[in-house]
Parts: sequence; structure tokens; C-alpha cells
Amino acid sequence: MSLGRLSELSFDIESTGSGPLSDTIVGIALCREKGKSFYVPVRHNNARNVDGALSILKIPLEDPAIPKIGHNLKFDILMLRGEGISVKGKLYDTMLAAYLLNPNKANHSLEDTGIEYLNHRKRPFSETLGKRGSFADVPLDEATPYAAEDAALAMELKEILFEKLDSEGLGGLYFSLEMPLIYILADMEQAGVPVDIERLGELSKELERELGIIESGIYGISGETFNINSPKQLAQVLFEKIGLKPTKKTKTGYSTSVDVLEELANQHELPRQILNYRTFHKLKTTYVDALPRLVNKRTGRIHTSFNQTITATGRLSSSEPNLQNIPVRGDWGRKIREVFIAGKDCAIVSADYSQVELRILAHMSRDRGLIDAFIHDADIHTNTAAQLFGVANESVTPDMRRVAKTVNFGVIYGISPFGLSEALGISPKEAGVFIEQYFAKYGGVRDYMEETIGKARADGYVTTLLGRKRPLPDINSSNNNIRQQAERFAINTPIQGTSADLIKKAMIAVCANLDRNGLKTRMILQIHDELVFESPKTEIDTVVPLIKDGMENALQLSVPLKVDIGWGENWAKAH
DNA sequence: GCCGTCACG
DNA sequence: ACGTACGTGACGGCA
Repeated sequence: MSLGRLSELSFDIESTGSGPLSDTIVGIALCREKGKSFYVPVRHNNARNVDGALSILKIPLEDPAIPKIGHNLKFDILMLRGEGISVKGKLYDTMLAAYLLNPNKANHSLEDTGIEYLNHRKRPFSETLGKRGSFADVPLDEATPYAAEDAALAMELKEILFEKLDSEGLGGLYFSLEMPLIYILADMEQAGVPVDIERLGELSKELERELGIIESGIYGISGETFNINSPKQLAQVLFEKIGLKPTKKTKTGYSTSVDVLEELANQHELPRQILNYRTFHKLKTTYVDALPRLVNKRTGRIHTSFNQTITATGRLSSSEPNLQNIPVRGDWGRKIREVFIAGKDCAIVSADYSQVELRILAHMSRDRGLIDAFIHDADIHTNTAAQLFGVANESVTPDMRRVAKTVNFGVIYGISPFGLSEALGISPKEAGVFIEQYFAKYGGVRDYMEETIGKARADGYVTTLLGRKRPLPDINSSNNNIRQQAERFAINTPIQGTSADLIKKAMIAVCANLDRNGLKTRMILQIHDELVFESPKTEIDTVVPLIKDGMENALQLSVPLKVDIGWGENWAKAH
């Protein structure tokens, strides 16, 4: 293969392997035109002159004037960084394009995208792999055409998908938001988060003891030993042996979920102990015991994956491990967040948007009352409580505020009397009265919801402030349940999705500003309305206002955006 | 591999 | 009569 003229070409990079920080990087496939593809083995067994090939490739890959085409380019970027190549330039990521065209799809793999848009059925990876353990063991003469097919397919998909993006008005969202975000997410994953492994070991022992005590208590109360983690066995004990009344069913039997056990807790001591056990078991298995196993041996840090093409609304997701659902509530939430520490001479800085979805609702609905409340920086739940119960703000009790908070959330979710009644533990009729009261006071919100559903019916999709689309194929369904679900999506998606647009824009703005000022502070986590940074202590006075301003001014809405920011030696103390 | 459950926003 | 709050990911149990 001739690589001599690569620098003149727009080309595709595609790779296969198991992860950017693993040692199984296997190769790069290049495609310059249909039917002419090349595979450059990087860590392939028996591959020769890899360094030579990489040193030739490095030049165009690092040239910001040469665009790159591929499917899931964040992966390729991270892999190439492992080989000392820092990819730069415009990215045509066909996975992201397919996602923006239809974020409802369960997966946007190259295989499925190839079938959908080109009716091309790619040779399955499993077939090429056969019984071999790693792609690196696949003979080169088989590996090459496999990898080259990936490259050629991405190359062809690029043409059709980016034309569609343009015709659907999604080009701006792609090039100004999602594409720059690829580099930022790659940086965040590569940076990773330091954790105090020794402390996790202590917490594990503490939980072990606690669980042992609760377990014995449960067996004592029950008069038998059984697997507490088995909902089936637990239901047997609760509802047959003890004779408590089941209040909810699942597809497979009686439900033993938290709301059922809460209800039963005043009738018998077992349900409370089960809830207790479940809480500690969850913390131990999902966090305290799991996190140390995911610490990278080389970096000593945890490197999550931020997935950009999963959610139907435009949010990111995080996996292996999910660092977007680390416990925060209660003593144990604090204990677990304390193990997320800052590196040497650094602090954790955490900045989160206050009431961001309700502010977005205020902006999008143009409801005067909601807008005024935020302009005056009112406590929004207290304000709503005063409206719902017809009292002055000063007379709002904690219980009234709790109800109002649930109603405010309910509105964002596409409120229904049934859903609200379940959340508040009241009758659907009583919940309906709250909803009526709410809409009587916030008429702009009611009108906005009716308009949004009407537009969704006409268009077949809803949009966010930055033009992200979610198709709603069931919005005109004759099945009430199905249609009403689509109506709730129609209400919730523009709000949740705009919040996702906002924080993505803030991430780009803040990172650009950190970069421009030559600061060493690094963004390490995003949790939907919160950004977490690792910052040298000497930079804190500089970056705190920089981050706050960047986030608060990422979008100009008809209400102010408010960011709470703090810092400390660990994630718990940064709040 | 699906289900129930529960951690987060 | 039915089945309903929005968006995720990970765990253990069980077929």
C-alpha cells in the first residue's frame, strides 16, 4: 500500500479493539475511495513495520486542516493517543450523525446503521473473530478485509448521513455542539478520576459487618433463612408466611419494591429491615466493592466512558463504571463521595445548575409568573406551594413545599393525576385538584403544553432550543396508553433535551476558556446539571469565576441561569 | 438474556 | 378495564 500521498486526502480512520486504555489496540483501517481500503496493524500479532506506518499516518492525522471520517471517532482518537498521535481537525462521525437523525434507536452500531441506510450487511465481527481470543490473533489476510470493510462503510455512510443531517436542519447542532464535544469527552475519559482505594476497603468492611447484623435480624424475625436478594423468596416470606397484604404486582409476581415495603413498614418490622438490608447491599455491591476493580493499573484512576449516542433526549450517559449515579443522599452518600479525591496539589471543583429544568420551562413556556419568580430568584417550590394552597409565601409549611416540589417535577415529566397521586401517596382525584390549581396559576405552562403536543401531532417530532429532534412515531396512536406516553415524551423531551444542549454548550465554552488561558484545570465529570473539575489549588481563584460565568452564560434565556459552585479535597466537600 | 430493584439527575 | 409520571446503568436471581 502506498501512503505517500495520504496528506492530500480526506480519509477515514476506523479501528477495532476493546478499549482506549487496554493493551489490545489492533489497527487502523483507511479508506480513500469506495473499494480501496487499507488496514494498518498497530498491535496486531506478527505485524511488521507498524512504527513506520504510524509515523507516516501521524502527519495527516494531526493536521487540523484534514477532516476525519469514522464511526465512533472518540474511540479512535483515544486509541491513537495511546500510540502518541493527537488527532486534530473536523470530525465526521457517522455514529453521531445516525444518533441525531434518530435518537430513539436502541443502538447506532456500524452494523445496524449500514443496514438501515445502505442496506449493506457487514460481516459480523464474531464471524471474523471465530474462536480466537482477540482480534490481534486473527491472521492479517483476514483482519485486513474485515477492518477495511468498516472503513469503506463509514466512508459511504458519511455521504448519505451528512446530507440528511443538513436537510433535516441538524448540521448546526452537529458541527457546533456534538462534534466539538467528542474531543472534550475524550479528554475527560483520558483524564479519569482519582479514588481512595484504601478507604473503599475500610467502607467495604464496615458494610460487611452491618449487613451481617441486619441479615441475622431478618432471619430471626422470619424464623427461617432465605435469599434476601431473591424477590421471589422474599415475596413468599412476606405475603405467604407472614401474611402481609401485597399492594402491587409485577409481570412475574408480587412486587417487593420500596414503595410497597414502605407501606407495609407500619404493620410489621420485617419490611423496614429488608429496606435497610437492600440499601447497604446496593452500596456495597454497586459502588464500594465495584469501584476498586475499575481503577486503571497504569494511571491509578477510574476512567468511565461517556456515551454520546444513547439517550433519546440528548443527555450523555456514563458506563463502566457509571459515574453519573454515585450516591449522594445520607451519611453513606457522603462517605462514598469522599473517596473521589483530587490529585496532588489539586482540589475538586463542582458546579451545578440550580433548578435548570424549571428555568428552561419558564423560558420555553413564556409563563409570566414562572419567569418573574426566577427573575426575583425566588424559592420556586415555596412560590408554587403558595399558589397551590392559596397562602402567602411566609405561611408555606414544609409539607406544603414538599407537595409543590413534587408537582413541579410532575409538570416537567408530563403530569398525570395517576402519576402525581402515586408520587404523593394520595388519590388520583386529589392529585387532579392540585394539577388544576397549578394550571390555574401558571396558565402559560398549560398553553405551552397544549401547543407542544399539537405541534408534535402535526410534525411527528419535538425539538429542543438548539434544534435537537426526537421523533414521536406514536403521537397519533389510537391506543390511549401509547399515545399518552408519547404526549409525556413531547412535554419532557424539549425540557430535558434543552438542559442537555445547555450543559454541552457550557462544557465547550468552559474548556475553550481554560485552554485559552493555559490553565491546567481539567474537566473530569458531567452529571447532567453538574460539572466536576480537578484543579491545581493555585488556579482555584481563577477558575471558579471562569466556570461559573461560562455555565451561566452558555445560553441567553428569558430567565437568569444560576450556578452553585464549591471546592474541596474531595467530591463531598466540593458541594 | 430478561426481570425486578435501586442508585443518580 | 386497562395502565401511566421523564432520562439512564448495574446488580443479583433465575430461567
